Amino acid sequence: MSANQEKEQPRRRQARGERRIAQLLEAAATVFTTTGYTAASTNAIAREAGVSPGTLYQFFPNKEAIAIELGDRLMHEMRETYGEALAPVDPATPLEEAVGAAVDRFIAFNCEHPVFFALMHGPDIPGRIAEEHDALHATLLSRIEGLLSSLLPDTAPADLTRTAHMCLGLYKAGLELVLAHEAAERDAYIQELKNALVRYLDPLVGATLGHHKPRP
Amino acid sequence: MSANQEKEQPRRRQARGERRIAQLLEAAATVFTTTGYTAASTNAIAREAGVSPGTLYQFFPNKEAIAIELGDRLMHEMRETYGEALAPVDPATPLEEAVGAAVDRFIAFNCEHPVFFALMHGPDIPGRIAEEHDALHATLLSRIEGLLSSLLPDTAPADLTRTAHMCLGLYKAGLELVLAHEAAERDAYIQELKNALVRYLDPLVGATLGHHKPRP
DNA sequence: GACAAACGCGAGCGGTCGCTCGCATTCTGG
DNA sequence: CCAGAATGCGAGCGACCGCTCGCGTTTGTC
Repeated sequence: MSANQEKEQPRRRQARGERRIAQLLEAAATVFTTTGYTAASTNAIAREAGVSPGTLYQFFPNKEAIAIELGDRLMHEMRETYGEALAPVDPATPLEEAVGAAVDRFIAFNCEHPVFFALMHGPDIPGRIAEEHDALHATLLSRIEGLLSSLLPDTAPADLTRTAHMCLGLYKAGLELVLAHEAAERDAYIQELKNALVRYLDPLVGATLGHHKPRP
Repeated sequence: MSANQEKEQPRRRQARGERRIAQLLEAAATVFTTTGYTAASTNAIAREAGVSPGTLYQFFPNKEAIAIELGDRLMHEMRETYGEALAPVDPATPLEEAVGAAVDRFIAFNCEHPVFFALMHGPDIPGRIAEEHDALHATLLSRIEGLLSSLLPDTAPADLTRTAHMCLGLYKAGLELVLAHEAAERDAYIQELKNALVRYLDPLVGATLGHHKPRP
């Protein structure tokens, strides 16, 4: 067996090539968003990008790699934009504000990159992308769990995990509704999502800290 | 029963045929559940049922018809079992009880027929099934809206619709988590789903009726 | 038992899709 | 300026899928 140099061969790219890659990824995002990953054909992506199938395969070894690269770039942008957003666990900020800020940021990201939702929610997605999705999912869950554990110090870990799962599930449900509407109606759904999350969590932190506001 | 001939074909079936149909639908349910509708191949369904592809097409004109028939039977069973379940709008029953009962019934149905979730949530499903899904969706929404309007008489219709959408979305999110777990953990998620729904709705009916229980 | 209809089979047809290959064109380093 | 790498093309290959067809078997009816 010879040295395996297929791993990270420093393939020399020209500026033209980088442009093509960006163009192809953009086209792929469009096609994936409208038809989903499996139903999207590589020929359709190439057509959308205005190039031939052969050109597409000049830059991507296979269909999965397109989605992988797209996912990687989205992930990178997400980390860049919101990496520090979920980190601060200020126990002084009211729950409503903390939830509202987090929801606003993530909703904004998903609205700006609708393909993210398509890639992460497809029931048909192959191995590597599913791994990425699971990794992100796990990251988000542990982040949420961390936030919750500082709000609910005396709660069993199993309950904490379950609550985190519920929060993420509730967020996903709200996201779907938000993406399905526009303008004012969309904003109203964002508010409702915040309401649902806050009301779900409020009794927990209320019971723990004993300093929630009574109903007027 | 009268002669229930469809549009054109007074096809006479033998008992053997009816058995095959049931057998094929069961196999289809299995395959659809595990791989989703689009990824499921008719050959795989026939193999799962232990018959040849030709036999499958003796009873179904095409792949879509299999899913349609499966959907119809599920829908029928659902109406039979829960047709009257969501109807009674007893304003005297506490919100917690009403939500709990409704959730229990629908969760039970979805746990018993996991293919229902697969068929109704596939992002790849063709025309007729999507229509059925939309019809069911609309039916559930109007039912929920009806229940809500009796609880929240002085609420704008748009807000009512939005709240109904949120309830259904929250339920779907919870259902996904419930189906992903088993035994005790599943029960715990069912309880959390009920909590989320009740806490989301409680402030609304509390504000309207002014007779909610204060926190201990 | 005779006959037709319903049932059952599985090789294979037409079509699509992911992907390749041979060859032409454009860029870049020396 | 030119050798060679990078880019671009598109017909077409192999695999798979939905579905068909011809033919043999079983079943119901008289």
